[in-house]
Amino acid sequence: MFVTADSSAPLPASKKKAENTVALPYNERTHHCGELRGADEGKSVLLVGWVQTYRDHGGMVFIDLRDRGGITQLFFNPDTDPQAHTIARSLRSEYVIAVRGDVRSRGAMVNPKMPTGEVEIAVHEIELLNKSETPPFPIENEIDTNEDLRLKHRVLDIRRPAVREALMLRHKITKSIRDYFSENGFVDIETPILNKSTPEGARDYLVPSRLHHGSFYALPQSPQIFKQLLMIGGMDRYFQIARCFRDEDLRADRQPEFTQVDVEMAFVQPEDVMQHVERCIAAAAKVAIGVDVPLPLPRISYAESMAKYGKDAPDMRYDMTIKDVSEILRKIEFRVFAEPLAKGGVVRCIVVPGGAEMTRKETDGLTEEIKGIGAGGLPLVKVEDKDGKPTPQTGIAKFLSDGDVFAEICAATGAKHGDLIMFAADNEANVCKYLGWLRQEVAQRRGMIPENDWKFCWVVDFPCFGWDEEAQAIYPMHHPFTSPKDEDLQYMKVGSDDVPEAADLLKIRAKAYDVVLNGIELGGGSIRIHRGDVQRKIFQLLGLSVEEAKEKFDFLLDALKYGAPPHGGIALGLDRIVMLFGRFGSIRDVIAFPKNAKASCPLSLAPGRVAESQLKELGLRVVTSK
RNA sequence: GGGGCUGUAGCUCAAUUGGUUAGAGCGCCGGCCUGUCACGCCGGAGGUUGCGGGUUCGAGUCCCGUCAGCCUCGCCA
Repeated sequence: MFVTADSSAPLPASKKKAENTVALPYNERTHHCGELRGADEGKSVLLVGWVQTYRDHGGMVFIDLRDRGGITQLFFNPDTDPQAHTIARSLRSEYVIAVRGDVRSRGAMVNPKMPTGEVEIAVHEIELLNKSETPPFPIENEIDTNEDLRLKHRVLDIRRPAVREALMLRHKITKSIRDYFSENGFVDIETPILNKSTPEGARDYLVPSRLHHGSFYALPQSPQIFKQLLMIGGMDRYFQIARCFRDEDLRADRQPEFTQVDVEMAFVQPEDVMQHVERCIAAAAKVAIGVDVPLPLPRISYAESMAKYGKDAPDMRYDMTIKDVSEILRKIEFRVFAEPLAKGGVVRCIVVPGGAEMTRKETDGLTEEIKGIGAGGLPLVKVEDKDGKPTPQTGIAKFLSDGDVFAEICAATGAKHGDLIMFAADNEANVCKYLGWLRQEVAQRRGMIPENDWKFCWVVDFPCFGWDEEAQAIYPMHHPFTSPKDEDLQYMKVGSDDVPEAADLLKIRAKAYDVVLNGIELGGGSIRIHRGDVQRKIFQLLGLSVEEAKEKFDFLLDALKYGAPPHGGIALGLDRIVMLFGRFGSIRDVIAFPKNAKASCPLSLAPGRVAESQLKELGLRVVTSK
């Protein structure tokens, strides 16, 4: 029902109620619903919005009116404004209305729970702009509803303040980032969405070509090569808020399309990129969460991060770091430790402060879960002080009770009475994986992670290559354009066709850097290879033949011939930054229209089938369908 | 591809070992109510227990299959 004042045609009887309403110029609203205060008393205002709730007292009616800015209480008095009151009685949740009235003090009836609680609007005129069906869930912050249902009705979900604020936070952060780079000489340049597939990394999303049957574009996994071409093209400093696409399985912090803050600079060393990025992040943190991030951010080497935190994205909000006890435990005969040590592995542990109080149920639960990620079990022991001497209790205590072994362990790890020591023994990579997981899990379960703490850091000195135990071969830790450190180039035998020893290759460190917040990687970057000979050597080491490299990256190799400057950059996960700053549990919470875990859009139901004629035009035929 | 959890009214949940007509709160609809803001009071409607099959005198409950959602491992250079 859309009521206007100037309807010249006679209204049907059913609309008689509304006949007397006056059309309000809703485009001339004076305020948003969150801004009126006691000081505005006496003002005549025009508000528009949605009906949050209605409280009909038979006589007077209260309506909470909501828009993007907040909520204001409307007051309808049957004695002074009978027409408006009549309409107010018919309003329901989510009806869209415009009202004109006077701001007045609520006197003694102030509601301290709402920002606008000092005032209400005595409504004189109202226009019903649109009705609404009953929403499937209440438009409130504290709702306990399936995310699935919320996403199907995302329109209503977005009306909830929490979702609205997430999108506004995202805007603030994005704007702050754009401002920073714009003010520092970076040029915002768009790169292509329709690209050539380069099947090295993640799976590509493919787009069939109509003009070239059998050929496909790929959506970008990142603008990586194009930003390098921009540097070689002399643009010097570039940034882009770029959408990227990866056709891999999803997680709480992974979507098939996500947004990356993409940055590249020419004539720089790692420090130059890192300084700009940390200043940018600090500015965004100030705007988004009001926190002053001390700069420069701490730097930690990849090797130290793996040794102390078991992962390349350390969470430094709590201690409980990993300690190596291989040498001490080499002295005892305990098969669980001895076998891995004999094979060149390590034994490491974490000390859980006060962990002796953990119940059998708790530790059994951890044991089951750590088995789930591949560990054989979870050897543990409690520390008890007996006559001034640390004594092992329960668990693997009987294997540690000879001589001074346990005292040595406690001295080396700082374990004391009432603590619990948890061990892992395996090859180094697995021990890192198990204890890295365990450290985080125990900290979470025991409430050891302080809230309101923001621990940023840079992880640097990544190795160029990792060692794949199963394949017994090296694999690249980063994309193949990452530059090795100048002093490590010697190990690569650039300019010769010889393949260096794997042991040598594993020594090579990259000019790469990741920025981490509270144990989550916000982004990573590197100085790129600007020498054609080095780039070709890397392709060779990764097992790409000259022909393959030429086929896939010819345009990059070609560009490297024409005076490529030293250059490097970074890519930051914008969704993750907003998720962390806003304390959300999933990046779906900070994306307006996210996909679900099966990469479908619950709202539009994408992906969907297409007409046979469309397939024919593209030269495609569907062979199987599920 | 593997593992785990979940699916009952519009929403959130309950329903003894398999046993009468599947209940509650919120929401919704109708009535009453002039200072509420979780308004209150009275009354009412609302169900293919995700779907299909099986066992049984009898299935929301047990079995098999299937679909959907979430988490996770693999994967994500």
